[in-house]
Amino acid sequence: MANSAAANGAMPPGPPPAKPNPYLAHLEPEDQVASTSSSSSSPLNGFLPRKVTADQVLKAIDAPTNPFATTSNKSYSQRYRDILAKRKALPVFAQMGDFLKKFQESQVMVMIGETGSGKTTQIPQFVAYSDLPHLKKGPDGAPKLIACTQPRRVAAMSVAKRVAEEMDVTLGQEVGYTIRFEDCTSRPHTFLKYMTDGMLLREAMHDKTLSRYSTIILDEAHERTLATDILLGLLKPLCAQRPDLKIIVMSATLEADKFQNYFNGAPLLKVPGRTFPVETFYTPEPEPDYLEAAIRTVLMIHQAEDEGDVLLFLTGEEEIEDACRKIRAGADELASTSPDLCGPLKVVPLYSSLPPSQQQRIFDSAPPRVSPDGPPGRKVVVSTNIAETSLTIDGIVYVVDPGFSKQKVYNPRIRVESLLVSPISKASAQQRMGRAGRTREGKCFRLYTEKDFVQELIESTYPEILRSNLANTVLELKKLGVSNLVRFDYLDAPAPETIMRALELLNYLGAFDDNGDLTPLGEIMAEFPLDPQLAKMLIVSPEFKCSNEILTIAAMLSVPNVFMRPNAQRQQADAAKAEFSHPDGDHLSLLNVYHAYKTAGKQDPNNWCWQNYVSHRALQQADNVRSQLQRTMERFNLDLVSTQFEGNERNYYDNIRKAIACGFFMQVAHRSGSGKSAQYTTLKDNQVVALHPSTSLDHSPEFVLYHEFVLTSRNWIRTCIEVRPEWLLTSSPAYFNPSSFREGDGEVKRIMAGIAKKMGGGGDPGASGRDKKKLKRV
DNA sequence: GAGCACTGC
Repeated sequence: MANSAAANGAMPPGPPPAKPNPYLAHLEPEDQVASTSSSSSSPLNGFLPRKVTADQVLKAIDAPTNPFATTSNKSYSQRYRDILAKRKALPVFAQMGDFLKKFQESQVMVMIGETGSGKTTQIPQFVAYSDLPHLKKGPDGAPKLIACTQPRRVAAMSVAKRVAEEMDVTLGQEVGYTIRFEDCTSRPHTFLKYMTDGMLLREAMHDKTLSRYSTIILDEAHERTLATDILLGLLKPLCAQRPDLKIIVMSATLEADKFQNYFNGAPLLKVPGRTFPVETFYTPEPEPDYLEAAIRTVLMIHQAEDEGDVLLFLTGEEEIEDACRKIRAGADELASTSPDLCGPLKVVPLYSSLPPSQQQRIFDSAPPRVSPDGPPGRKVVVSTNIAETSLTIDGIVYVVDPGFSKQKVYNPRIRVESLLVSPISKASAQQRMGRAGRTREGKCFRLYTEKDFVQELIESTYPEILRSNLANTVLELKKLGVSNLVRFDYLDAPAPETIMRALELLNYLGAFDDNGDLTPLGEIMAEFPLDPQLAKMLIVSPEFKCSNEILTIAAMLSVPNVFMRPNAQRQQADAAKAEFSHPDGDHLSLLNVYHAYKTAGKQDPNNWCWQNYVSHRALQQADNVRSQLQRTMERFNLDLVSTQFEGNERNYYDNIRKAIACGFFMQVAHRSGSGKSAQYTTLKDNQVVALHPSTSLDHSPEFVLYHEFVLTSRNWIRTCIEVRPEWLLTSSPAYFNPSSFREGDGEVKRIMAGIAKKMGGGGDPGASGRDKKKLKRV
């Protein structure tokens, strides 16, 4: 049947191809039939997979019936036609022919398009017409899929919704999305799927050739998230293995040639954007105090510039709240001294930890004029980087850019990630500037000199892979079957020391053997959406009869801080927090909060959270994470158990702390001195640290296990519990082997040696039991 | 006695 279909006129007009089409060679026979056989009046009549022309597509989109509808109405709706008119006006639409040609001619292509080009919504649809994934069969017999990855969940959801509308199909059927906690797709109907990049990476763990996909589109690749970078490295060798797979890398303008070179000269398609011009101003001299300069600039705009809202970029919550107060004060003064010049000013802060209801305020309209002929009101949004990519505010005409943001940096020497206020990149500055030109012509005030912009700012922000602790990534890569982590073809290779640090940690945790291969424990650890330390403590927790509790603690440690502390009510908030405090440490306090939320707070969670100064949002997230982790536990037959509590509280809590120690024995500090002169030094790394003031520990224990090392005004250790050295020793005899200590660790070394002698080799469950030899270079 | 840029699994 297949052959007859090709023979009976399905070929497009023109001479037949001289050589066999390599893209058709692999296809199931019915693929070529389906495009013509099901109905001779199908709009896809005559379409040959990946040989489709723009003329054919343009005809099909104007046809009366929807060739992609399997569960939805087959006749196009009026709404489809309304939206279609707008789609046709998008810059990318004019280049459909170019696109289809390049898509057909090469396995990998790079697309660059500015904001407003329509690439995210249109390109996957163009691919659908050319690829005809719904007519191919994947390994499971269901149709193949086109994947389009996004760095953020909201984007995946909202774009999928939009495209489902554009294609006149039901969201979750033919077109869907997959993000953590929500799979809005349905086999066998879904053939176009938007998803987070991290989600595709997870899928690759179980299907290393990504066999379900016919085309993979990596959108927003210029953002260089960890997941995108790893996906790039996986897809590159996969090309040879799967000649039928097509890859499209979509990016903003910068670094297109980097992607092209990476894929051995992949062709490039450039799509113009559709934004308004933005005039840029620089300061003639460097500003000594960017915060002061920023506030001054905002107030000057308010006095001197035409109607239009302002967006000011600052680095963090505290700075933003401070600036908001000062701008309000300045505006009040202006309004009273020159009411004929300055209208009312509404100042709105924006950062991610703000509750959604307050985030919504950025979409409020500017305040009205005080009198009909008075000066217009204006809105000022003072925001972190969240307004650079994640959130778009329409109506912004003026952008004030001091040129800084908080950026994550990783120091592999002391294994610490920290946030550092750093100069932004040129790409970032351009992105900020663009925020002024979304609705009409705008202005961008850069609070640095043009010379600094040209000479000092780096081209683009360093990719995340160069700024992160890679313990998780290295575990994932191994699980993905990458045997040699150093030779992996990274777009930007991380520092060897960072990889060594990750390997070292994973080896001590028992995830890797001494050959650097994944152990059975490591295989399971990789399945958990958690840092390796958390995964390890969860996996060993049944042996300590506390997996129910560790599930809660792991979930609580995976969500933002649940304790709220509004500036005006610090004392009440601290008092509320004290009710949950456990004297042995913060992990146990977190357990208390969650338990109280699920029991006392069950009736009226909103109100209960409010009364207790805890974040309902964070607790709901913790609940979500906990269920997901529980499902993973069940999948691996890890028992969900608790230690008897009544009359046995000591053991109940000790077991929990022992399990935590099995994951976090490398994050322990030892006290020297006592009373007021007590201070802590981290084991092995010998960093001087202090207990974070937020801790619920009511004393200064000799050994403290910490979850986080926070580098701010001092070296703080945050979220701490007391541990006993014998637990540490049993959780990793190798790590605490006396010979592994350095000079200057005399006291800790002596303690550990003493305990080792006393215990004479036996140990608690959960200890890896391996003696660590030399860590092999991988 | 202080802080949490932003994502993602």
